[in-house]
Amino acid sequence: MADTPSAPRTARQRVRAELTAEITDVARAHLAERGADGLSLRAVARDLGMVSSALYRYFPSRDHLLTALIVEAYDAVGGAAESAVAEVDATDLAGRWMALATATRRWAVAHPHEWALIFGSPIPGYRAPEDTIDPAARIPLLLIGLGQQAADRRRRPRRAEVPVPPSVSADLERLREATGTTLDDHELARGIAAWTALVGTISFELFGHLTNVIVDHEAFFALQMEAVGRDLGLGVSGT
Amino acid sequence: MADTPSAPRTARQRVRAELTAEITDVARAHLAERGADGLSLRAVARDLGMVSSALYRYFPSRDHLLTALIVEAYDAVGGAAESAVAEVDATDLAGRWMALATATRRWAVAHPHEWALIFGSPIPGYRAPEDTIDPAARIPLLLIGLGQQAADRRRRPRRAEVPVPPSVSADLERLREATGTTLDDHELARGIAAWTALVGTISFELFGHLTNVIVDHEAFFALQMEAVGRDLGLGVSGT
DNA sequence: TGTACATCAGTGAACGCGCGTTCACTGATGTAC
DNA sequence: TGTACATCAGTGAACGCGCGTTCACTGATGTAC
Repeated sequence: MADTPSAPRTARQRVRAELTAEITDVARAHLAERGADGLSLRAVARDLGMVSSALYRYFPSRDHLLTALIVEAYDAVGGAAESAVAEVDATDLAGRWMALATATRRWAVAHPHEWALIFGSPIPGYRAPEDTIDPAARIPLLLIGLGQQAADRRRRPRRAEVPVPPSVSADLERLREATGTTLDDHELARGIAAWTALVGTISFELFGHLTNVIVDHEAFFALQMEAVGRDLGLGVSGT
Repeated sequence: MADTPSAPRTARQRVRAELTAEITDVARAHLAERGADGLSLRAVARDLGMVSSALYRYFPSRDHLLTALIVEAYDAVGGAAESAVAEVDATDLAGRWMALATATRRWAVAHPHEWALIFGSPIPGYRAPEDTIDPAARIPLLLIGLGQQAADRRRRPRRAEVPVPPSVSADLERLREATGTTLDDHELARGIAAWTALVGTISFELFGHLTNVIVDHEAFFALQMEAVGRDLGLGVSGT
C-alpha cells in the first residue's frame, strides 16, 4: 500500500502505525498472561482505553489479530536463533547448533504462551494464512544451512542407511527444490528429526511432560541436544 | 466407596454408572469435534436431554469432567500401544518398537483432539490431578521395558558418550528408582529422546508443521521411527 | 491562503449468543424397623 | 409385608459474567482546487 513503509506520510498514518503496534503489544501481554483462548478484543480495547468496536479500524477480526501475534512470535524466536548462531564462529558447526537450540529454548521459556501459540495445539476454527509461512521457516532454514555446511565439509559419505520409500523421496525432493540445498534424503530426514527433537524437547518441558522426572531442565536439554548434534554429524562442540 | 465396583448393588448405582459413562461418551464426542475449549457442560447436558445443573450430580465441575477425559485418552492410547507391542514376538525388539510407534500414531490420527488434549498446549487454569500420572506413564513404561530388554541382551557396553552432568544424573537416578530399571544414564536419556521423538513427530504432523513439506505422512513417520529405533540399539526390524 | 468535500478514527448502543455454577424444590428410589 | 424416613436424581429459574461483530453517528484530519 504505502510507497515507503518506513516513513509514513501523514500524521494520521504515523498515529495509525503507532496504535497498531500498541494494540499488538497489549494483545501480546494478554496472550502471555492468559493464553490464546483468553485473548479477547474487548479486554485489549479496555486496556487501551478504547471502545471495543474501535479495534475494527485496525484488525478486521480477532483472527487477524491472532495472525499478527503468530507472525511476531515466529519472527521473535527465529530472530533470537539467528542472532545466537551468528555469534558463534562459522566453522564451529556443533557450536552453532547448540547456540541455535539454546537460544530457541531460552525464548520459549521466557514466552511459554507464545511458544504454545505457534507450536502447541492448533486453535479450533483458526486457519493460518500464508503470511505465517515465511516467518515459520526461519529456524528450519537455519538448520538446513548448518546441515549443508556439514555435508560440504564431509570427505566420505556417511554410512548407508535403509532405503527411503519413493513417496517420501518425492516429498524430500520438493523440499530440496524449494530450499536449494543439495542434502540427500537421509540428511534431510535427519535434519527434520533434529528440528522435531528441538521443538519436542522444549514442548515436553513447557507442557509438563517432564514434571516429576527432570528437575534441571537446562542441563537435560543441553545433554539431549548435544546427542542430536552428534547424530547430525556436526562434529564435536567446542563448549 | 463401593465394596465391589464391578457389581454395583442397587439399581440406582447401576443407572448412575451407566449415566456417568454416557456423559463422558458425549463429552468425548464433543471434544473430538470442537476441541477442549469447545467442550461445554451445557452442550453436553443438552445432548443428553438433561438440564445442565443435573450434570453436577456426576461431576462436581467442568475440570473434573476434563480430567476424566484426559485419563480416558491416556488409557486409550496406552492400551493401543500395549496391545500392539504384545502382538509382536518378544525377541523382536525393533519390531516391538515399531509396533508401539505405529499404534500410537494410528490412535493419534484417529483422535486428533484427544491427542492435543494430552500432548498439546496445557489448558489455561487447569491443573492435572494425580489421577493422571499413572495412565500417562503407560507408554513410557513400555519403552523402558523395551530398553531394558535391549540392554540385557547387549554383550559389550555401548561406546562411551559425553559425561552426564551430576544434576541430570541425579534426576535419572530418581527415575531409575521409581521404575526399577537398571538402564544407565545414557540409555535412559536416549529412551526419553525416543519418547520425545515419537510424540514430537506425531504432533508435528497433527499440528500442521509438516504441511507443504510431507505428503506421505505414514511412510515418513515409519522412516523416522526406524532411525530412532536404530539409535536406541534395538537391532534390525523384521518388517 | 482559504474553502468545500472526502476520508477516516473513534463512540455508544445494540444484537444475539453462550457459559459455569448455585439453589430451592419435586418426586422417585432405597433402607430400617 | 408394610410403613416412616432418609437419600438421591433431576428440574427450572436465576446470578453474573463475557464475548465478537455491526451500525449509525460525530468530529477531526487530509486533499484538491
